[in-house]
Amino acid sequence: MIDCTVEGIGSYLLEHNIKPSYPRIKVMQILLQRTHPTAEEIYAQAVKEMPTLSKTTVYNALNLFMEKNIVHSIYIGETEAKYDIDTSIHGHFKCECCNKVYDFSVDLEEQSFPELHGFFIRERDVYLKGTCKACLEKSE
Amino acid sequence: MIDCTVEGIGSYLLEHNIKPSYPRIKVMQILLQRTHPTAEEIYAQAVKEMPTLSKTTVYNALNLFMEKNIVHSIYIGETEAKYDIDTSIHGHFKCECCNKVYDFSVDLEEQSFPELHGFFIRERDVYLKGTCKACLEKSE
DNA sequence: TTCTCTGCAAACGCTTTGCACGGAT
DNA sequence: ATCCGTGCAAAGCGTTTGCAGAGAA
Repeated sequence: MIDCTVEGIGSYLLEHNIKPSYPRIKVMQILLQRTHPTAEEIYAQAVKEMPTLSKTTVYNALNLFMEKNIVHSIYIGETEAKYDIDTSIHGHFKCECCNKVYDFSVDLEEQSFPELHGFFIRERDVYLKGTCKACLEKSE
Repeated sequence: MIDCTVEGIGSYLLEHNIKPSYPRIKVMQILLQRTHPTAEEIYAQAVKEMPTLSKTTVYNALNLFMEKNIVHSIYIGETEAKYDIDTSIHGHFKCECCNKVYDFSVDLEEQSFPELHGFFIRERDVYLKGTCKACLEKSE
């Protein structure tokens, strides 16, 4: 787990060869405290504390983080990207009723894909959609 | 398997409560003969035989097919949607080298998702990315 | 100085929307 | 007469690009 302070995030970024500028630290901090926010959400929150911040800078930071493999983008339902600091393999479930996105673990390693024999698999994404328990109980 | 003639597609559309207009039949025909084409590709091919066809009509048809659940959109890599007549559960592998998208079967039913106990799952998508066998062999 | 980061404005690409025309019922 | 499908043009939206200025090394 990453230390959420400015210093903690700063050294975390340095470890990954990213110069810890203030906007980058802020973006990273928001990624840590929210679960898969959109660029818009990150911008909206960060701009409160950095009035001159531009959306371009948020995108710059996010794209840099993805290059360095410390952030992952997810596309579920909308065309708008969500960003996830958890780069381990896990699935995303989107409730079509409340729009909440849930994480869950999947073991795709276990599955063999005979059709993909000899392929090199770098990235795995599992997206499920449906209705979450809370919404199902509400509508009863 | 659907009969690829104009009549065959026409009755298939009727079965799904879709009025079989000529543009719709043409779009469906292209979906049947290509594997997950983009809207652009469908338009480019269809316009050859229907010079007055507009892209809007292609989108109208595709969106209608998706509403009626006979076509599925897939988003892998690009923001551009690909469309798939195969609505059964299967995975998509995108080769980052040649950009080809391969289908493969997955058995997600078998997997239990303890975190999603009590959830209703309507749709399942598995996206893998990496390098396909052909590209790996080429680069050796 | 040189290199990098920031941030405005504009461009981009895919998709949707508004709206009017034409054909079917 | 009403309804539905088509297709043009324009708008929409998230994201990227061009570029100039500020700041760090």
